[in-house]
Amino acid sequence: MGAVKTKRMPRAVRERQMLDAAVRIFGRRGYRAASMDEIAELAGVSKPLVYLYLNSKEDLFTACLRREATALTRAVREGVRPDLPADRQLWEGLRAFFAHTAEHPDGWSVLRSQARTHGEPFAAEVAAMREEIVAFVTRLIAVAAREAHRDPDLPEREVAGLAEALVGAAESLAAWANTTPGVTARQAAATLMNFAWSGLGALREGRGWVPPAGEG
Amino acid sequence: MGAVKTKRMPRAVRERQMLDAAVRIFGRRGYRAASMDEIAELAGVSKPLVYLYLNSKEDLFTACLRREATALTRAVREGVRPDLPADRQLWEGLRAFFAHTAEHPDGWSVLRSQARTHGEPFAAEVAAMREEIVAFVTRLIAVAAREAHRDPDLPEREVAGLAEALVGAAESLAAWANTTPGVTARQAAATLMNFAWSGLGALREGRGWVPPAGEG
Amino acid sequence: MGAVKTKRMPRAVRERQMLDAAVRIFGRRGYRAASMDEIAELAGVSKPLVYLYLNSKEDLFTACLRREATALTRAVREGVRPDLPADRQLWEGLRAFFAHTAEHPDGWSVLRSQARTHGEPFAAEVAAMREEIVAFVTRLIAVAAREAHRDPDLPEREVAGLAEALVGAAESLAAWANTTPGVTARQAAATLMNFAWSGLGALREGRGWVPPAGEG
Amino acid sequence: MGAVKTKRMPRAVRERQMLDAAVRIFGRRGYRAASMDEIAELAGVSKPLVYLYLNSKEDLFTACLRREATALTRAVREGVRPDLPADRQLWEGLRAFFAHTAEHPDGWSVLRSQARTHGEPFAAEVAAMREEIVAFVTRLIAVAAREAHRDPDLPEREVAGLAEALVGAAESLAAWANTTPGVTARQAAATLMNFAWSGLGALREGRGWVPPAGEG
DNA sequence: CATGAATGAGGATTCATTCAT
DNA sequence: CATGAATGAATCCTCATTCAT
Repeated sequence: MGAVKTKRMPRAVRERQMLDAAVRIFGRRGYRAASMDEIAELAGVSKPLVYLYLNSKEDLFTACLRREATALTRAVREGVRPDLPADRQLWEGLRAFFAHTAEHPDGWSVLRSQARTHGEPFAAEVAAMREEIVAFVTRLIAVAAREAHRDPDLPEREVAGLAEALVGAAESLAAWANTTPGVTARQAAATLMNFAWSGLGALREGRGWVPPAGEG
Repeated sequence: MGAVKTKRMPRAVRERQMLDAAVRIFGRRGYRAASMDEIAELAGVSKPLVYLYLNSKEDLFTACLRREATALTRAVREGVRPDLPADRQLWEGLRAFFAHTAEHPDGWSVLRSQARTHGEPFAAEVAAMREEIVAFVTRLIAVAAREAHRDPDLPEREVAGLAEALVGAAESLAAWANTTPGVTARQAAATLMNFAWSGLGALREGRGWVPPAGEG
Repeated sequence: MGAVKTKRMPRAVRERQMLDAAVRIFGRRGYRAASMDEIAELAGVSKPLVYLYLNSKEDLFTACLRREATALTRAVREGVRPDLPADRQLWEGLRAFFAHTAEHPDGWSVLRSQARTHGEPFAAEVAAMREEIVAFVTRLIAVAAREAHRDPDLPEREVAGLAEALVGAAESLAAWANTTPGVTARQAAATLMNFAWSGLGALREGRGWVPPAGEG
Repeated sequence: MGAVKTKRMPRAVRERQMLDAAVRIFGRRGYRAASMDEIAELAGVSKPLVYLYLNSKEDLFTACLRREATALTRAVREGVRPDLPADRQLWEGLRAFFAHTAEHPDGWSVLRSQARTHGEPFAAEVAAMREEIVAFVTRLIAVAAREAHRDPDLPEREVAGLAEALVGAAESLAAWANTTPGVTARQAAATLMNFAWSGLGALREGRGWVPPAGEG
């Protein structure tokens, strides 16, 4: 099921194949349980070539992390039109997030589950990636607060906590949406948006955030 | 630094020591990176004894999972008084959750981060535990909805999604609270409760959920 | 040809077997070319046991070095009676040196040839051992100079150089004696002693240092 | 830091660059620890070219050995004027030896330390080289003996032993001189000459061999 | 019960060497 | 000529697991 074994490919292509394979294996097995043998085989190359191009298991994992993190943050950023009001931005960001993670489950798995491995030396990479996402969300929340007339600056730590919570909720929902049949990315995003924007309290009163209609 | 080496302890005590050690090692290193050697040494027993009592690494991990999951769900359940209104119940549940995870960071780490390792055969164990928590939260949300006069039954799937989101947010915040100096369990719970109950939209209007005063 | 495969030996015995095997392999192949597999097989144990007891290739080599160096310096020291005049002391030291190296050619090979590997982290070990021997010889030479009536203190550096030269000559002769059939340790010692004490110039005049008769 | 990468050099030049690089790497790392990659990079050529010109690691090392051995023996031979008396010849030979090894430490390292690796198939090459040097020294010693009126022929084996000892002493002193700051090749040669010609016994009497003055 | 002794199996990494272009 | 692409074969090392005492 690996890539078709073709000989003499240019380096860039081979590297991409290797990263693809690595993301898949890392995503499914975890960092420690993944074996370079399996990755090389899935990539359709010999192990030494993997080492020649990507140096070590650590570096390979870091490269995966970086690639998937970049792809995810770009997807989210590109999904958001910054001229809209904060709730619309958030809605779009969540939709992009869910869509991307649904399309790249292994990449998402690498980012989410496997990156938490403490003690491994790429902790910095992981932290940086996560911080980038949290910073993005923090900005959105801050915008929301700034748009409000009262209480323009929430305590910084409060905002950070909210961002953490939102990201965690999104992560959790992404996993749920990906494993529960019949749940689409859009529905997951709507659920989360509803939760995030209006809160559970609104349920009591039958209110809630309503997703804008008719955008696919 | 392991347990003091004492001879001839009753089996139950020895087993507890082993589980304590295992939770600590598994929590800090992850399933694959944890070594039976290290666990045995930390427990202050010989390796064969670990195998005699707990069979295999897998079984040992499963036992850790089960113990920590039970402890966490019990803590949450016991923290909640079911006669109160839903928001108070949720608040108390969250407080109990954050307090417990703050006091048992390794156990929480085992449950949260390390258990996600796909492919390992205790996935079922983890799923069961998570489902129990989600079910608990789901019940709370359903109560909240039922307490409301209008729209008494939200679509079941919607509720499930909300519960997932809430649990995910709580998980994420717990990690954040455990690693960010100066953030207490109570603050984390308040942040999440605020977020969950009132939503971000409320921030715009300067409203929000206010934690009940004076309960420690 | 390895040790007889016996099971369940006490640790000390097994360690000795491993060191014996390691000295032999390291001595014949050199540090880099020696493989832990071959050493383990020759020792009649599995590789993990070698690692369990001796940690790493580096540590194993260091242990060999230390053991052989200690044995050699002890043999030389014990061969010398410090109450005799300097030439007799030197003669006895050389005899002991050649006898020991002839009896332990692999150990000698480890010390001499293989230890020179620059960049390896046991350089310190090797240097210490060599310095001990050089210091011993230096002392003998200094004694010889002190026994003389004139010029009681040679420049320190000069003595160091002489000691280096003598040790080098001995090393070289030991190798020669070990590989040239029909050359005994005693003959090698006599040759060197003659060379060292009387010098080549004395040969011109038919003079020379004469080994004391009748001591086997 | 390797050679400047220039295109289209004549084969002889390229080969020289490769040998230069190889001597440096082999001299510093040893045969086994040296990697063809590093050599090729230092030589500023691609690895296949190294193989095209020099066949294999073994052949490359043999070529290094041969080149450096030839250079050393030529330097010694050319440093000696065969019409002088034996002690002057020996003195000049030693001076040439120390000067050459001081100027070509890597080459000397290849010859001395690394060549001892038993089991490798260039043992013959090394032996031949060493024998050539020993033969040269042997001739000098024989001359010294022949110049003497009495005892015109020392036993052949005795002479061989002396030559071994002298070469060993020279090797050792060369290493010492190269690593001890403030010791020049001339001083090392004088020390050794003193040692070799007059012997340690002469020290007792305050006599010794005196290097001829004023020749640089 | 409890443990010191022991290992099969596998995993990361390196290296000399060769084609196809 | 010259090189980028590629690999088979080792090598060091670790780990879960089991006996014999």
